[in-house]
Amino acid sequence: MPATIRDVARASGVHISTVSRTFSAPHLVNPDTRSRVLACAETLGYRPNRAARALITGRTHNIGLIVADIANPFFPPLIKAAESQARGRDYHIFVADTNEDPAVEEELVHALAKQVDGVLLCSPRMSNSLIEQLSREVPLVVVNRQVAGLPSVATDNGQGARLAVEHLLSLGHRDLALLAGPRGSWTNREIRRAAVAAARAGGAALTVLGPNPPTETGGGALAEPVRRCGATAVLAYNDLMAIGLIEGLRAIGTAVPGEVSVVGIDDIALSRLTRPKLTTVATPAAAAGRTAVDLLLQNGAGAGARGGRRGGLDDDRRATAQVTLRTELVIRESTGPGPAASNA
Amino acid sequence: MPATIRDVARASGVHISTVSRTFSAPHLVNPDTRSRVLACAETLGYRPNRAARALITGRTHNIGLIVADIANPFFPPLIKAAESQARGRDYHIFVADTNEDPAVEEELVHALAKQVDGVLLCSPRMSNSLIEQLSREVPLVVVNRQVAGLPSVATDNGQGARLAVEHLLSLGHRDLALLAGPRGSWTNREIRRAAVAAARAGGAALTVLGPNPPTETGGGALAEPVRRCGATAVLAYNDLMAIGLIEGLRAIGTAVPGEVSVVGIDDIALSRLTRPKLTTVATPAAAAGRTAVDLLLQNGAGAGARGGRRGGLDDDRRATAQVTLRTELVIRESTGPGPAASNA
DNA sequence: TTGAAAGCGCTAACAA
DNA sequence: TTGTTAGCGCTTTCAA
Repeated sequence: MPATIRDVARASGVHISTVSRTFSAPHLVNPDTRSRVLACAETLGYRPNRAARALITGRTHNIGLIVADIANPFFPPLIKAAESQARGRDYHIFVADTNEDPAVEEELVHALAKQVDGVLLCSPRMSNSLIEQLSREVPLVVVNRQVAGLPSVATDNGQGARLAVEHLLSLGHRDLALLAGPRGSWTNREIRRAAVAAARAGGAALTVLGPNPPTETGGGALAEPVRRCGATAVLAYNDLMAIGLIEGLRAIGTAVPGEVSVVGIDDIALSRLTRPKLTTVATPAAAAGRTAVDLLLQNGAGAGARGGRRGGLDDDRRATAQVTLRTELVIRESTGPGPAASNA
Repeated sequence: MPATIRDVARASGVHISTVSRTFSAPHLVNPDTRSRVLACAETLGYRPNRAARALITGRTHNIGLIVADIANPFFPPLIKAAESQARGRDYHIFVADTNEDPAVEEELVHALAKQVDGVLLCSPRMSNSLIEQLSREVPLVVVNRQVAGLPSVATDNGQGARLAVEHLLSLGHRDLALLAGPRGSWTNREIRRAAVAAARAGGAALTVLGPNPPTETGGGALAEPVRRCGATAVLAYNDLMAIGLIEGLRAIGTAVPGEVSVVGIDDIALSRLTRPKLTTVATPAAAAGRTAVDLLLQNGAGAGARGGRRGGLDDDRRATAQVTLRTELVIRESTGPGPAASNA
């Protein structure tokens, strides 16, 4: 049976409130008393019960992190970074996986709301209005999406898509295809808009294929459509789809980058390990995870209030930083000269 | 400000204890009253505060999950499965990453202990005695390791290693190398023992290289040593190392499987996507995650007790199932005939 | 079937 | 600097 504050109080001959202070406001207690209490606590293996503490302070020191799919290699580095950042600030992270299901997303926010000081909503598929509504229940930071009035951090995949298309154009490609991602993905819209604009600016044609599941299988299924549409270069919603596409292309005897160039987005570890190595847009996932945690904590998620509302600021004054993280083109082996290469 | 049990009681004109019963023991309350309370709760958006509940019941409905490295692709499917299984049983999962550091492991168990009903310790690097000691603080299920007296679930990587070596022998290889994993890894010892035994039984030589970090880089660094030791076939501690080794081998102009055959362990998604596709031993990570959760919950982690000790059973009677999950050889492209192929 | 009361482990006024 | 007291939101005897 774990030691409680009372056990420590008894052992060190002080009142429980003194023990409490020793841990939550050490400067308010006499150094001698403090060290005695600390010694007893040590002996008894006492650690304050955070849940009990949370009941009063309103701060659980927990953060919820909701992702569409833990197994999608884009997320683990983000989760890892968030977890590490949180731990450095004495917070723990609840991780939950929605299986790309918006209904599960909503349910999880509700379920987590009371146990956490805030939730990091990664690549949510919900509607904006639902997200706004949920944000009244618990402080939210949205990752890889922007919602008016809410703090967010997003990698600039639109800018990345532009980089990718410009790279393709400079290689002499004039017939491009875009493998769209899942419906409801904000990032997907950003990529699409930027890719279309960049293609038009370069005088190239761009066919949009999709929406598709953001997986290797999703990409693989598009090999035929890609050939049919006559594109010589393809930008995929993410690396997984790009890699799936390359596989699919190989299966139908199409050489990459010989006949078709392929660019992904994310720069997951995997993209360095396939043949050909994937040309891709590196998105700073770890930085996004760290930033999201910081944003949440800055926004007063940790403020608490005795019987008061969550968060430290009024709704109006609550900071709603919308951080955008730059991306970077990483040229590897999956892109090569296009038909108009001599123009380049 | 979220609604509390008192708000609901006031709105529905009953005592808070009736509201409490409506949620925790519905059969004890009059159907009419129950539906009225439920309706009010719905309107107010009331949800019981689990932390407050845990204070009394001793059951937090949370589970801790500690892994060495979230970014290691072996873990996400395990985490995902555990999370899903837990959610189905109305539990949430805290995920924490130790960065392969035993000291962090210990600290995390302490930190999580009060907030969870049990901890899933995945591939721990701690000593057995420390694990046993920690298990007195909070119910533990050990994953991919066996500790006397503690429930555990492990994929049978020893059996897998035997399968792999036998496969290599049958291909005519007589000079084998084993890329060992990290120091402190129980799995590593199992693999080593089984590989050594299988090689000896087959009359083949086996050189053990390591210990090494269980990463792509760790494997890549071993390309030279592998060539120097004259092995024509290599078994790696995990797929990541196998893939790194293949990369490294390619960099020094060695063909796989032409000159050297390589087998991994785990069958991570990646192993299907590299060139050549990796021959490997599939370990049922998702099943391990699910089983670990079940084991924890069965062992009375969820039992709680008013003022009593954690867990539902006495120490003596506490079930200590040691589940072992069979593995399976998946032959792909990274293994081929060895010098003694004609003998096979 | 419901209400009253005690209390889980802890913090936060307030008083001494 | 320390102790006293009230109470966070909830469950659980016990009595009605």
